[in-house]
Amino acid sequence: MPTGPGAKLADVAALAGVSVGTVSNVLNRPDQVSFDKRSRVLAAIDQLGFVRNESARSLRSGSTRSLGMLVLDVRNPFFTDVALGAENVAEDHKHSLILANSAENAGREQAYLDLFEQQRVQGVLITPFGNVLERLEKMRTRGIPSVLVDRLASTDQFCSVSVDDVAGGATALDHLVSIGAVRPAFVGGPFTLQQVEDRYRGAADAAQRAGLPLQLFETPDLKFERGRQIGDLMWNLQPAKRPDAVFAANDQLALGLLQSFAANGLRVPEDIAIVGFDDIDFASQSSIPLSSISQPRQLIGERAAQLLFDEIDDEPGHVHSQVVFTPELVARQSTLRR
Amino acid sequence: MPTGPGAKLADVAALAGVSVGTVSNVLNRPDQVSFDKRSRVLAAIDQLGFVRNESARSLRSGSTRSLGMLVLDVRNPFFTDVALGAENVAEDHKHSLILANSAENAGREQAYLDLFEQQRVQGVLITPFGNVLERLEKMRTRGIPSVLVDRLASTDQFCSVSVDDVAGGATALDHLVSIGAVRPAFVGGPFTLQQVEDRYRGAADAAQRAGLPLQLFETPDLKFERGRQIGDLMWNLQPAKRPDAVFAANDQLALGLLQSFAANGLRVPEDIAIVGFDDIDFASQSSIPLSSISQPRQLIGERAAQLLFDEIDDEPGHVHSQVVFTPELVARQSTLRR
DNA sequence: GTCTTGTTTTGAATCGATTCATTCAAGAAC
DNA sequence: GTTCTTGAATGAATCGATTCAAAACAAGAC
Repeated sequence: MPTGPGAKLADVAALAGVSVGTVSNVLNRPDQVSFDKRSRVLAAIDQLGFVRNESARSLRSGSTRSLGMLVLDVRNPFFTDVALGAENVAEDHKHSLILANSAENAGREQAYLDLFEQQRVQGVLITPFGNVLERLEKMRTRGIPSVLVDRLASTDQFCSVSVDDVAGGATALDHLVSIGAVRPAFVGGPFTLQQVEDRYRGAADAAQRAGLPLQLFETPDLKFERGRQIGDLMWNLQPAKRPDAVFAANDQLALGLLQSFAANGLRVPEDIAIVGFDDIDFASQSSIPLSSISQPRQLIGERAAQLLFDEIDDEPGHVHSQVVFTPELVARQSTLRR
Repeated sequence: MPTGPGAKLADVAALAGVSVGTVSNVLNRPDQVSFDKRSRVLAAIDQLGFVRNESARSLRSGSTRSLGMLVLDVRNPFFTDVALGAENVAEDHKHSLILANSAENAGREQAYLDLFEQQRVQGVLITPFGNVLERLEKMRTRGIPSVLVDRLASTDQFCSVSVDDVAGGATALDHLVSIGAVRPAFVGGPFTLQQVEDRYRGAADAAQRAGLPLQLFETPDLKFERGRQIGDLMWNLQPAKRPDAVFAANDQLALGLLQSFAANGLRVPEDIAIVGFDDIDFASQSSIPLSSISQPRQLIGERAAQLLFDEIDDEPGHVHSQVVFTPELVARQSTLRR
């Protein structure tokens, strides 16, 4: 009687004196098994330390009880929060979430999609980086649907969950105007990123409505270091030309600006007000708490997972939908009215 | 001739006019197949859009090409960095890493270990939360070895990769003394956390060697908010009794102190110097860049994964080893010599 | 032309859980 | 006492890739 390593369902059946079918039923439909057989099986499972082989299970049953999630950067708290939301929903459906990191690398992105296909995940949550929409459509015809996360689907071929960046940008600029800004500026780039483009557009429109010009400081990326550089650059401007309020395309940039201003003796918000975007934890934890535009990160993950299960569970009747959240302002000290 | 959804290996074989064995060989031992058959098979795979079924593969071969990793908190950048290091090594070995989040919850921890066993992962990287060492030993006897991460194994039953927190604490305090601190303090807790205990002990020993008392501010956890509270509390002390240098058990606390001091008008480092622990990205990105004790996070993940593969590949000959890294000081503005 | 040796190719057996058509048992109905 | 009904239990067939012993083939050696 084999024990410990490699006890299989048949061994359990033998020990409990029942058939393999009954053991399988105890595992999957316990209420269809009489009390005494069920307890005998359970005892045998316990005694042998039996653990069901998931590969065999899913080979036979054809379903894997797992989702794949592919994000641009696991180190970015935004994505871990989104993933957390998705994982909670997956757990409710007794699925597990395989989290993978494309690291903004088209090759890795493809490799992980390969993996997901091989593993026969039930569905995929993805923030696309490369040109994968065509492949995703093909995957759906093979029975693996997907939902776009943090990306508005341009076709109606997919469900998507995203955030209205244009509205967010407008909110940020309206706020700066409301606290008395007269020389607002936008910091961010590159404009090939849809999100940067949208946030800028929202802000520019709002500035126009307020009858103010919007200075633009374009950056090649959204990292902290760029913010510091732009901050130093602003410091070197004549005070009359220097912006009195800045909207940064994300919090990293905003924190860079803040550090630069602190080092140079510019006071925030008295000399320059700052509002960021994303509302990462560290926005509120900065020496001068940073105002920011907040996205419902966990909710984004939850909704995305729900839409995915919708399609998994009701494939023929499913209608694709685009969920767009409106981000909200969280005002803190960095934009205190002067 | 079935196409697209559900093309299986036998279909490929039929289309290419070879046996299933040959197709399998093309997939797994391509150099043992003649050129023309190989290219015919490859063409057929392409034409049918065949994707190998990983469940079937691992059921038959008995191995899964995947590792499980269980961390205390995916939202903590420390763990995502460690995971990144581990993933890189896993990728070199053509394995994938399943990252799971116990969220400091013993129930979830057990549930994920269940999952790992069912999935027959080849090995587990874990920062234990609950009482799981016994279970991990049992799993090893069943062929699933594990390595402890960020935890020194107390027995020689496991490999482990950790950091010398006592040395880190001593380094922090030596540094404060070297810049002229005479009333140093330690902020952190609870002392049931081994790491807090160790960091404090290292600092206390160092203070004693320097002939200085070490004030202790104990906290119930290591969160930002606590740091702010302790900061406010220090502000209310008489200046002569107030610490002139603080070692915080982690960077979150340190950032909390910093925010409180900034709000109350205490100057850092002139009035109070601060050194944190972990050197998270935001330590350097604070308005006043924060000195910190830095751990080689990615390296920790890499070494842990290497040790794990060592045991997987050479199970009988494997000798458990404890790798202990010594953390390093990164001095920044918050501890500038006065 | 036969024998060796080495390289390719073949295909039936296999991994372990699930499925489902079938058998069995026990009580209900007549 | 016989037939029905219903719920429980059975076990052979199945999922799809891998394995490996055996067969087929090729290339040299003599």
